[in-house]
Amino acid sequence: MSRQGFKHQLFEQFARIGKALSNANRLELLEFLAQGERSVESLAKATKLTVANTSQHLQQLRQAGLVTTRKQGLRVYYQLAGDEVIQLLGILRNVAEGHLAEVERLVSTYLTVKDKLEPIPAQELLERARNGMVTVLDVRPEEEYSAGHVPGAINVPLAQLEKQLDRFGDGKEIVAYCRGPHCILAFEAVAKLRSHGIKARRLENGYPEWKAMGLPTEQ
Amino acid sequence: MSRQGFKHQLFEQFARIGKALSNANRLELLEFLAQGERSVESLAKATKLTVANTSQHLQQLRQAGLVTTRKQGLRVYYQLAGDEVIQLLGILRNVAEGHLAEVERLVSTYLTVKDKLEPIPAQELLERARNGMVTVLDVRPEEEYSAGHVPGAINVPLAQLEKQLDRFGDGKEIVAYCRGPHCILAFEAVAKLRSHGIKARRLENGYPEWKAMGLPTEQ
DNA sequence: CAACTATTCAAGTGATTACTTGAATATTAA
DNA sequence: TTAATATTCAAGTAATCACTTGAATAGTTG
Repeated sequence: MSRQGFKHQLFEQFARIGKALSNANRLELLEFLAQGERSVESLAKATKLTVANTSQHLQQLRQAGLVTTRKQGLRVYYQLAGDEVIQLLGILRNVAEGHLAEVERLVSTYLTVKDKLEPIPAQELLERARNGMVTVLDVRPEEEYSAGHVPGAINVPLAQLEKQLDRFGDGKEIVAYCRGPHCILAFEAVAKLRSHGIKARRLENGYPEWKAMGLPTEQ
Repeated sequence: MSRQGFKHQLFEQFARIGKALSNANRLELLEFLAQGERSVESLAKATKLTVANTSQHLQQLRQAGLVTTRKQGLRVYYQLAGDEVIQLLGILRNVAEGHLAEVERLVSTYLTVKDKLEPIPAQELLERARNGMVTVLDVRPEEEYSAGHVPGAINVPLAQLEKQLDRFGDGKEIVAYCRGPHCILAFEAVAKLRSHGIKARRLENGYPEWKAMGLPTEQ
């Protein structure tokens, strides 16, 4: 085959990955998978898609090499094919933030308090947590927490935060995190804690980024 | 709007970028643009697409925030929106290489000598070039060379290499580069030089990656 | 001004996509 | 074995996509 042929075929392969990333539902599935492996049914529930539709999207992701599967009993568990996929999603986000005006508008509309919540970088949190200076709070659903979390983090899903406020009365600063830099759960948790006079900030990114940076995790 | 609404709208925006990356012709356009800014007509010629078709693809890339335009006289010049876009393309390549069997097959079919051509990392080339230990050879078309190249590199497009072999008789090692890690021009140049007994290697990546790494360039 | 050129726009065609619905497959439990 | 369950497959529909063709637009040049 010709030189042109090789180049074009190569681009055609790269485009398969682009295609996989070209649908909002598939991106949402990838975000859930970035938290840890999950079954089709559980993903369907999380994304509110039908099971058949979810299955089809997942198969496309698999064909694009972004996820792998493992069958156990009746269930098929999907997981990301590697940490490069998290990097890929991160830079996709990054480019979108930098060059799509609509993203800026959305973020500033929904996350107005973004700057005020003083995000703390991952490295800094790691040191402070080691010194026992902060309480790390994971506000994702329990399912995602138990698939892996920041060492020592306690899990209080956002919905239960109000009821369990008494767990944070010791004056230590709280650092909350969730699924990623745009995940609102952490924003809302920090806002809620502060409204009760508890000192709180949020982690700059989420759990997948933490893991992809090679920082220690716990299960 | 609801929490769900925000998340979904955000993913819809990210998906716009995925859509832009979902077509082989658009990816090829991006690769050309990674060499430097170019007019619609010149891109149409390079990709062998019709002008109207090229224009439409470029507009899609612009709407996805990946390229920007500048009008000068009759011509509209397109260029990448930023270095993050090169990063994005790089990691797309990376994921494809790591997880798509078809890419591996293509690369090993066409670039069989890949390992034997001993790629040299960018940092190492920079040092050796500064010490005058190597001759840097840019085998891209003159148009791309003149939009920016590695400092001190000489430009001999592949087609003219045979005729100009006498320029490389001084015993210095040659390091050839072109558009990117999979660009065959540099592979073929190294193979040709070696077949004439000239010591030659290739740069690990291409010019866009060099530039994106923040290494010095020249115009 | 008119003639020329690069780019964009608009309309049409066949192919592909996302989603739904209902059936098929494979595994486990009774 | 049968019944139950998670997932996948297959077929159909409306929407979107890539590309072509020919016309419209906006600059430049004589």
